[in-house]
Amino acid sequence: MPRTALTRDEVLEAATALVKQHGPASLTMRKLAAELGTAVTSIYWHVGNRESLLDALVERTIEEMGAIRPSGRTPAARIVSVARGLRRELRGRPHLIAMVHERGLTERMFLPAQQTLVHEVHAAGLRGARAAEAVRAVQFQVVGYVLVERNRERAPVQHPGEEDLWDAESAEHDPALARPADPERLFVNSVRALVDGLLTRADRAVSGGPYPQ
Amino acid sequence: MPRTALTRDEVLEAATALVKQHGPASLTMRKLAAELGTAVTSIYWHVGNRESLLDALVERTIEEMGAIRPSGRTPAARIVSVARGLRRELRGRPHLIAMVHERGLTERMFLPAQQTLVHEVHAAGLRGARAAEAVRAVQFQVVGYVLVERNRERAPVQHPGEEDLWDAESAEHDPALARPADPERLFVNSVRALVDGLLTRADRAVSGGPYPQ
DNA sequence: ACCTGAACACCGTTCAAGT
DNA sequence: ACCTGAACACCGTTCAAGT
Repeated sequence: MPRTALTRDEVLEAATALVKQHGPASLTMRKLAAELGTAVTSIYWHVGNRESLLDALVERTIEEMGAIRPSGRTPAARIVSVARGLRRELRGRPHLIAMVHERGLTERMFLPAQQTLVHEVHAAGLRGARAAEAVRAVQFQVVGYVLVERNRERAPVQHPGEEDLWDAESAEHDPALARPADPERLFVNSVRALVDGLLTRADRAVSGGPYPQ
Repeated sequence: MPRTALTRDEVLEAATALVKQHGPASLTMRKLAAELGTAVTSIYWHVGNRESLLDALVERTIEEMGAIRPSGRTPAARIVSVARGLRRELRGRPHLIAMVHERGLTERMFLPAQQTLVHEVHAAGLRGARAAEAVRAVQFQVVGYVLVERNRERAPVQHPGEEDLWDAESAEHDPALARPADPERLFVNSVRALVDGLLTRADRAVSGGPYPQ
């Protein structure tokens, strides 16, 4: 006695719900089938296998995010605002981050900010390879930051020996080095520093920079 | 007929070998037992369970890395050299990156560069919260970069629609935006930009910076 | 203290068979 | 075209039992 015909969309919907509850590891084909009231094997007919199911979920979530809109007046400020926007969107979908990592689809997370970054980087006066590199730099920065951030949130116990290490440097120890380090603040300051560096670097570009080695 | 007594170290050694071959997903308690010529359950006596086994492997690998030594003359150049060194060490241990992510121990990868970064950031004239933030910024930058880099290497097929997106921005399209983007070059330039930004930011610090919002 | 086999409760996937 | 149950080849972990 089959229920109303099972659709691919229905499968994706139920899978999304499972992943949102306890992460992608808890998404098993058998639990999904139970949730849908079908045989496990029906799912295979609609979505192939577990891997392509996860891929489809990633694609869905990325599309659902839409493009990120800049705000602010200076080019630097606008680029920073896009970085903040992307981080906010990604952090609002923690399951996405986990799925993406399980499937090796990291660069999908670049997409929502890509067009805007290209535009803003051009507006800031960068062109060609330098513009492309600036866009990539910001994308890596934001996505990398979110990956690290999420991963350490998952295991909140450790944050190991931080104060020990500061203390080991006893000669130059500094009480203000204490710790917690507001991650929002750290993020914004890092992005600002990066963007400043990328844009001012543009000025003195051709002559090859002050770094040896 | 038990073989020569099984030791915890022997277990860790064999586990490391398995992980190095095909990544942490291929490390199963049963394969490990087969490799060691013991019953699966013996392993549990020595290392607890699979999770604590992975934790032990992470710890081992981090210790094996040792501290990262700076080179270069200016403070900025020395910080950049530490970032490059940390990336090189981490990339030399791809299995570590995967294990760390599976176990949520990201911040362990900060450690090999921590003391050196504290020292160099102080040498660059930063103090207190500003110094701590600079260290964190570089650690997040390097580890985040490596996570993204490794993850996209795992699934080399896609790198999706990059040129499409550049083209969509047709008005400001730029042939040099083409693509491959040497990851080594991107990394070094990003870190330089970040470090420049962090250090020059120090000068104009107190007055609150040019960014609204 | 250390090791064992049997058993439990899971997995993803395939396949021949149904309608 | 869509769905099914049975079966295969795996998992991690527990536990009572051995030495």
